[in-house]
Amino acid sequence: MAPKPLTNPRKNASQERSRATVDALVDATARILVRDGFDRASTNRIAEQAGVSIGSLYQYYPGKEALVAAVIDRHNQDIMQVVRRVFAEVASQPIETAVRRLVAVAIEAHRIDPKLHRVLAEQIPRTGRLENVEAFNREAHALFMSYLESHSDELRVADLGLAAFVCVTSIEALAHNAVLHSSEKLSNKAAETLIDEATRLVIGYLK
Amino acid sequence: MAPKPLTNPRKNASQERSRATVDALVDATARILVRDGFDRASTNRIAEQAGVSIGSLYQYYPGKEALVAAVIDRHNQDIMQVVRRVFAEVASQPIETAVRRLVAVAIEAHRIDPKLHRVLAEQIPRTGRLENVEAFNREAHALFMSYLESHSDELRVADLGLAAFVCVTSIEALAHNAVLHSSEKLSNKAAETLIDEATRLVIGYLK
DNA sequence: ACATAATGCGAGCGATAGCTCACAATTGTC
DNA sequence: GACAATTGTGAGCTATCGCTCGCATTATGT
Repeated sequence: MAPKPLTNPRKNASQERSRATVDALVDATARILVRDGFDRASTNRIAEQAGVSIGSLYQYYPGKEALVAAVIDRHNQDIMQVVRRVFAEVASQPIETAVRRLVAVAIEAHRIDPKLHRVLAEQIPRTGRLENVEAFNREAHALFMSYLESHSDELRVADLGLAAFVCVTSIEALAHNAVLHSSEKLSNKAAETLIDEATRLVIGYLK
Repeated sequence: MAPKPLTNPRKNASQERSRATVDALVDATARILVRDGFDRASTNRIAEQAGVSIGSLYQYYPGKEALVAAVIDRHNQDIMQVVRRVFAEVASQPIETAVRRLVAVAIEAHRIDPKLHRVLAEQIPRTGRLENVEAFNREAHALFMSYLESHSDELRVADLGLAAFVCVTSIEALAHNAVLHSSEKLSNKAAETLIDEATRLVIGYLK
């Protein structure tokens, strides 16, 4: 088994100037990931692209993995913000409308910076700081489960945790495959019918 | 975008001796992937592990990507063999029993050489010879759809292709996540209930 | 203003990667 | 047994990688 690559920032930038440096590094990492792919993203190249010396890079990040982890975190937070908001909106709605809205947002979420999303999904070895992605999944799972709990009277499922797993996994996979396989450009009409189908799938399962 | 890494073998081994060399290389690649991970699998290391000189390696494969592609092909063929057999078994059965059997085999399939499966799923950049994996998905998709076609009277679905996409995607994702997340060791009882749930999900959707 | 801390720099080190090429050994053919 | 084709060898080239370290520059506190 491969030993852990360190993924935590080394020091927390305190002054204005250094925060700009850190941002530039993360931005550059994202740009290079999209433009050149994961393999070609070396620390030297990232520093150059960021207009920052390689020495400075290593002041803040112990290596490439850490930079990539930072990019992933930022992307996941962008997504989770949307997702959390929708869960709040939907909390008191009946499952038909709620599920439909959640499916829609799952597709939306996969369309935030799709090029970056694709690289992260396809090229990043899920190793080391995989934990971030897992945290992401756990939160989605938890949010869905707490929705189910507060609507348990409307549905006939024994194990809510299991049900949440089944629903979240299916919805995520459908959105993921649809967006990534359908030549990057899921027509709105196709997206609409996909939402119909996924909603029917999940609703049929829940009640 | 990253330029294509070549993934086709360079020449086809014709004599007995050379076929043994090629096999040793693919075996060694699989062993190293499992033991050391994708990053540490260099052509030099693979050749050494195979007991073959680096020169010979480059006679048959243009690089690491090609060797990994060969490993993936072999693994996918192992899986598809099982899957095809089950589709044949199930062809004339009603959807209740058929779906249940198919879900079960999806989980089984994910348990063929699970260590290798995990590495392939988590660490291999889906780049270049992604086509192989897609061919795999397309076949599963086609098999499922042709089953649906010959049982279309039993179910109420308009677009069979879409239905196949929804079912295959969901089943695959559920099996995948269950096997990879549940600490490598999905208890038989847990597997049983997962099969129940997935079956209910799909059946509910199809009719 | 000066001292001290924080931040930024980049030449360059050692390691390892991918890969070639001139050559040796083995196998097939007659 | 002779000759060609096939197959196998591995030293070693170049390129790039990750990363350090001594020093320069800029900010902060008093």
